[in-house]
Amino acid sequence: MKTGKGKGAVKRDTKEALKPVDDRKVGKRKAVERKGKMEKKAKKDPNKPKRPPSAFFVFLEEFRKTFKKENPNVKAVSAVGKAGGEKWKSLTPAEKAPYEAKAAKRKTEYEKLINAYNKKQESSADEGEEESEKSKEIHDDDEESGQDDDEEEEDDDDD
DNA sequence: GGATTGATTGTTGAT
DNA sequence: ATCAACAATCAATCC
Repeated sequence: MKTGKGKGAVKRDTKEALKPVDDRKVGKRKAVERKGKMEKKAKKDPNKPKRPPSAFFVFLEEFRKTFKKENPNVKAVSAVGKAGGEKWKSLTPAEKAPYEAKAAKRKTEYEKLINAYNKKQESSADEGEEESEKSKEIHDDDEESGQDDDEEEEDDDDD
C-alpha cells in the first residue's frame, strides 16, 4: 500500500539540473584502503556479510564463463566488465528477471546475516553464541540446501 | 612476492 | 533523497 502520494516522491524531471552524477566515475575510488589500515582501529568482524551481488553481478558470473570461454585470450577483468555491461544493457527485462530474482533472494539472506552481525556487534562477547564446534557432528539426514520452491515462472510475454 | 588496480552496474548504507 | 563506496574477478603491474 502506498501512502496517499504514490509516486512523485522523487522527481526526475530536471534530470539535467539535479542529476546526481553523470558517471559513476565520480571519484576514482579504486584504492579502497582495505588492508592498509592506517587506523589502528582495525576491528575484525567475526562475520561480516558482504554486500549481496546485484542482478548485474549474478549475470556477470555466468557471463564471465561464457566470455572467457569464447575469449580465452582475454585476461583483463575489465574486458569482461565492459562486455558484460554492454550486454547487460542489451538484455531485456525478461532476461534479467531470473538474475534479479536471484539477486533479490541474495539480498534477503544478506539481511538475515546483517541481523546476526548487528546482534553480535551490539551484544558484548558475554554471550557465547558461537556455535559449538564440538557439537558439530555429521548428520546423515538429508542435506537439503534449503532450496525452497524453485518456481520457474515461465512468463512468455507475447506482445 | 604480495598488495593493488582495473571496469562493469546495482545495491546498500550513511547523511 | 542523494551521494559514496563497495560487491566479484584475475591477470598484469608496481615496488
